[in-house]
Amino acid sequence: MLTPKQYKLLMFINKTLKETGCCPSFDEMKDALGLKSKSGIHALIDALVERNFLKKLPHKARALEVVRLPKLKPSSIIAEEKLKEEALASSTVEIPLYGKIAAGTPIEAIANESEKVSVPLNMIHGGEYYALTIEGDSMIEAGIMNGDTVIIKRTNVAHNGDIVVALVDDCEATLKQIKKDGPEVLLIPKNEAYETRRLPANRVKIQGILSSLIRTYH
Amino acid sequence: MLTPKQYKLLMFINKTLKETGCCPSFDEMKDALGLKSKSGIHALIDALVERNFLKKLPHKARALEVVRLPKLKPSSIIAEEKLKEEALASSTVEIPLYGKIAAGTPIEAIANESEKVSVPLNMIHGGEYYALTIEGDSMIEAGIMNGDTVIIKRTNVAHNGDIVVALVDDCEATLKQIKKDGPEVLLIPKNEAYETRRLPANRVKIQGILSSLIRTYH
DNA sequence: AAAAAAAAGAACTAAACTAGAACAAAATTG
DNA sequence: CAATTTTGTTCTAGTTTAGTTCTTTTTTTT
Repeated sequence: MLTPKQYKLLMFINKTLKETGCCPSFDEMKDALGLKSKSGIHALIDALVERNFLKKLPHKARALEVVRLPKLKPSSIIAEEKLKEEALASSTVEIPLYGKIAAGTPIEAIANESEKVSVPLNMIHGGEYYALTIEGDSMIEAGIMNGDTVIIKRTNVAHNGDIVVALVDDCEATLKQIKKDGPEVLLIPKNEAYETRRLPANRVKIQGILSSLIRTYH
Repeated sequence: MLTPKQYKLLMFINKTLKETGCCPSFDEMKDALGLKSKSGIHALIDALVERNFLKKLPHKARALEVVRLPKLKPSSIIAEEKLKEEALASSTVEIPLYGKIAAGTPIEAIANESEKVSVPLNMIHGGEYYALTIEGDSMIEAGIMNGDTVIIKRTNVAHNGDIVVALVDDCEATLKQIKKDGPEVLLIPKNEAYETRRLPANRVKIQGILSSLIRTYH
C-alpha cells in the first residue's frame, strides 16, 4: 500500500507524536528523511492522506494526526521464519547416486535416478555433482576404500594429478589419478597391485573430478 | 481457485506488506517469482483483482492491498511445502570441531567450541558427536588420511576392532583400532611403519568411536 | 503440427522523488 | 499591534523509479 518513503515518514510522524506529544514540522520531517527540501514532504503527506493513513488540518502548523498504521507481523515471528529459511539454505543438497564404480561398466548405464545421497551444501561449489560408491581397492593408497561414497563434480577437464572418473572406450568407467603425456593419457591406480594404463587420449573421456568423500562406519 | 503463480504472488505481496509495511514494486514481485519480465506480473495482478483478492490504485506506485487470502492452496504448492519440510528435517547438524588428533595432546585440552563442521543429519543417530581433523598417517591403511575430518560418537564402550579415540594416561589422545586382550588393551595403528601399543586397560580411556569420515579435495 | 498460454522484451507513460526558490499564512515575541 | 520567525504551500524543473502496453518468443497443450 505504501512506498518506502511514505512508510518511513509515517513511522517518523507516529514516533514523534508518541514521544513528544506534538507533531513534527515539515523541516524536521525533511531532516529525518535526509532531504534538502521540504517540498517533497508535501507530496508524501498528500499521498498518506489520500491513502487514509493521515489526517491534516490545512494551513495549520504541526497539525497532523495518524489515522492508522499498516499492521505488521510481530518481529519475533519474522525472526523465526528467517531462521527457518537460513536452516533450509544451509542444509544438505540431494545429489544422485549413480551406482558403483569399478572396472567394467559405464556410469551412464547404471544411472539410477531414484537413489540419492545428501551432502552438506558447503561441499558443493557451483556446477553439477553426482555420487558414486567405490567398489574395489584400486585407489586404496589414496585413502579411497571399498564402499566409500565419492562426490564427483561433473566436468570434462582435469589437471595432472587430479583424481577423475574416466570413461575408456565409451564403455568402462574407473576412478583413477590422471596424467597427460603428450598424445597419451595415464590412468594411475593407487595400489601397487594394479598397473598404470597408458591410453591414447581419444579413448579416454573425463566424466568428472573427485570433489569429496564420505565414509560411514558400521 | 487460484493458479500456483497467482497464489505465490498473493502470498509474496501479503508477506512483504506484513514484514516491511510497504508494497513491493512490479520488479520486486517479478524477482520473487523468478520471472525475467514484469509484464507477466500484470496479468497475475489483474487476475487477483478480478477474483477480489487484491485491490489496487491504478497508475499509482506500490499501491496494492490484500483484500483476503484463499482458504485453499493449489495442490502444487502443498507438494512444494511438503518437500521443504522434508528438506528441513534432513538438514545438516553443526557439530563441534575439537581440533586435530595425533599423538601428544588430549582432546579436551584443544577443545575449541568456536569451530564447527556441518554434517548431514543422516550421519548422526542419537548421542553426542564431535569432529576431529586427522594429523599424521598412522591410520592410512584404514583409508584415514592426513587432513581428513572424522566424526566421532562420544561413548566409552567399544568393541574389538572398532576404531576409537583413545586417551592414554589422561594426556595423550590418538585414533586407533582397539582390541581387548584380558587385562590389557591393544591400540593398533593401521600403518606398517607404526607399532601396536599394548597397555593395561586402566591407562586407556575411550572417548568415542569413529562414526564417519569426510574428505574434501582441493 | 497447430493452437493456446505463458514469459520475455522493449518502448512508452506516468508517478515518485529531489531540489530550490518564492511566497503566504500562522505562531511567537517584544 | 507590529515585527519577526516559524511553518506550510506552491511553483518549476530535472532525475529516478515504477506501471502500462504492445510485440515477439518460448513453452505447453491438444
